Amino acid sequence: MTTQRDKLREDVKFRVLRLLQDNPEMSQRALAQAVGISTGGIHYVLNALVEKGMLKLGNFTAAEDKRRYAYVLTPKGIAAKADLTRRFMIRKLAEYDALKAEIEEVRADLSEQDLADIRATLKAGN
Amino acid sequence: MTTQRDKLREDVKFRVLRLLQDNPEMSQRALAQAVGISTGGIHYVLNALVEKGMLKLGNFTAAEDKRRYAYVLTPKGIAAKADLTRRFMIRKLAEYDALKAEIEEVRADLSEQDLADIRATLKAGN
DNA sequence: CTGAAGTGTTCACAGATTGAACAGGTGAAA
DNA sequence: TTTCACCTGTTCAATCTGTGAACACTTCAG
Repeated sequence: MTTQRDKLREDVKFRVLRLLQDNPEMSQRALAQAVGISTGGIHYVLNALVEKGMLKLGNFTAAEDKRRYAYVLTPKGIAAKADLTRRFMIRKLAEYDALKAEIEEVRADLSEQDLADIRATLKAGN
Repeated sequence: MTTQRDKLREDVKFRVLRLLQDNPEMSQRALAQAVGISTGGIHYVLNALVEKGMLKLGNFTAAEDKRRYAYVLTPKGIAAKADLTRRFMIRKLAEYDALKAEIEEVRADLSEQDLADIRATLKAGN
């Protein structure tokens, strides 16, 4: 089942595209952290997106900083993101239902006291 | 962030313990499939649980089948499972909220038509 | 008695993932 | 100007991880 990994990869691509559409001047490291992967990893993903023609490297505006790029979505990238959005939605809604069902199922194994403790824990910070 | 992986590992342990408590005579392959990992992987997990004293290998009842084991939870295993249940619940409730929030956020990017299509897709089988 | 099928177990391998290190740009301070 | 700490994107060796084919063994139907 490489399916699981593929899902995570697709999530990453979607989130990257989404983040960049709203803020094309994010640094690779900021993206990496936001998405939850390493610097090497984000670089790999960005390169892939550029080679597929979904992103193009614009020049960074502020002070003409020659180190950085602005990663702007191409029309193709915008279309791909729209498609990924639909697929993401479908996947997440399914996950949502599954999660809901599993929570309900496991809840039966917990005492009232446990549940009260858990609610208290969640009220506080993690 | 190895945290993400650790979560998955803990989910696996919890689900294995949960499955075995209800049905100690499941085969490794059945467990593997139910939990979504490979045969090698499940064997590794079971060994770890046995070495930590949470499972003990009983003898399989039906026809005295010498190939198979029954994986029965020790008292320690039962306690560990109870603890994992609470932690699982906390984690999943947090995931549930996060997922809900993300879905709500992404929903704004989709048209009514898209949403209708998605609902139709979900009504059918994937 | 034979052979197919099911069991737990092993392990070499492929692929993914990391994060330290690098070359270079920037900007403030000396 | 020169220096230097800090920030870019980029690379890649090393590490981690999960996989699934293969193995020895047991069972049981034909």
